[in-house]
Amino acid sequence: MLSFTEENYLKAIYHISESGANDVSTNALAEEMKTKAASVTDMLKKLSQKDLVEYKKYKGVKISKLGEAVALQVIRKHRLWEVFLVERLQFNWDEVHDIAEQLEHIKSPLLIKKLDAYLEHPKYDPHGDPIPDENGQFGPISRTPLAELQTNSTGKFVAVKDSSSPFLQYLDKVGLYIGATILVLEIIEFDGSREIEVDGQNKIFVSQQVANNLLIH
Amino acid sequence: MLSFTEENYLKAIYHISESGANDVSTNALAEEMKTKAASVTDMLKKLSQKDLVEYKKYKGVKISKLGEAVALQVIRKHRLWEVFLVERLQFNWDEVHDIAEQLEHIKSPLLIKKLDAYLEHPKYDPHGDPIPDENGQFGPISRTPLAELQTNSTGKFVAVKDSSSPFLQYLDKVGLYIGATILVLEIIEFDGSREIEVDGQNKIFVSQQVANNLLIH
DNA sequence: AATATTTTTTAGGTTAATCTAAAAATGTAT
DNA sequence: ATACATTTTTAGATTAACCTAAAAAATATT
Ligand SMILES: [Mn+2]
Ligand SMILES: [Mn+2]
Ligand SMILES: [Mn+2]
Ligand SMILES: [Mn+2]
Repeated sequence: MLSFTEENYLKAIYHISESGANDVSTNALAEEMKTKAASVTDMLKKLSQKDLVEYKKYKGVKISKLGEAVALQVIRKHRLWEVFLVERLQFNWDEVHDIAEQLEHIKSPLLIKKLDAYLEHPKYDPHGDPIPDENGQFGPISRTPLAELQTNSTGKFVAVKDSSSPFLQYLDKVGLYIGATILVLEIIEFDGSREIEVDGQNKIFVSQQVANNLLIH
Repeated sequence: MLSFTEENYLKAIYHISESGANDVSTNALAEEMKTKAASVTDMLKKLSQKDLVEYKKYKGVKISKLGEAVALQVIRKHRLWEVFLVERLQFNWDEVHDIAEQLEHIKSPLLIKKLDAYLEHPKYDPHGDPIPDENGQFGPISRTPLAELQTNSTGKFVAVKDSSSPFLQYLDKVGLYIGATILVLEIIEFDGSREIEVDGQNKIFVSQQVANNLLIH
């Protein structure tokens, strides 16, 4: 039985290698886990011992097949609980992450099976992230930042890259929600900001930074 | 912020003093917590330090007002989650306790508020135990073991005293469920077993031990 | 290639929760 | 009241997860 901490390390290693490098550095992990490099080294030895990661001193770490399976189950639980919180308990999408961080560690395969059925086997969480199935699989995800869309082209807003509360609250305020159709009206060269049209209705301005964090299909 | 362990100790102290003695002994707690007396002594010093219990060396321990409030919130969460698991996720009543033991430690007052509303403010859990409200209050509970009912008298089955899986599964098998009306047809003096009629329909025999663990109103 | 900088590991400590074994206090029985 | 038994506490270790400071390895810069 893995501890909460071990599960969180595996999730962190998975997420870091997902978005970039093949070998995850001790420092990158320390930052992600909000802990010190020395503590990370200790934990990597333990995870390596349990065959959850492949670790060579000074060479960084790579998640193993076994470790990845664990990470994907934890991610599955996290995202299913987020769906539950938003769809059933009427939480706003900016309020659910921290609670899901706790719920993702509840150990009961039957609970997750039943929760999944109760939610009618959702494929995406409230932030547009895919929910792995019981076997840790999910379909190919094709999404690009709005920033890559050219003037006069259209896309469907499918996910957020940053899912911090302030960003999500900003999206609420300007009326951007997952599923919305976005048309790029104009790109300001000076600062990379854009004027966009949402659902063929209201026109809004978004900064370059916002455009980078809206994922479109 | 209290640890899971601290919360579990408080719940154990509350439950032991609820069903009996005023001062809870170190050994009673050790048994309930499945740990050793020496560990209990350590923890009692810590809880006392935090004003969650009143502890005098060799004199046993008593929960404080503050500790009781914590215990009642944990119990509230445990029972609300049990309702959720049975009513919404279709768990059987014998499967939910261990999962609720984990869920009861999730920290989010808003989550419990919303869960309570979602479940429509249930007053009792699937085993007939009362659910404390946000302030830790619950109405007076009047219930007696079926064993105290006399021949030819009737009662409504409202709760189980033992909520172990084997007992609950036995009740399922013989068709006894919370809410059923029970009429005592005959008490066998020899072994205290009884013939009872459930909902004016099927007649069954139950042992003395079963009669002690069915609570009636 | 030698030196400086950065990254990572090791060494040694801390805290929470547990344990065993021994000592101290309390309770019971002649 | 004294001896015996039981309960409880203390003493000293252990494990997981963290820390700081120092040493070692890897990387970058002259
Ligand atoms: Mn999340
Ligand atoms: Mn999410
Ligand atoms: Mn329970
Ligand atoms: Mn219950």
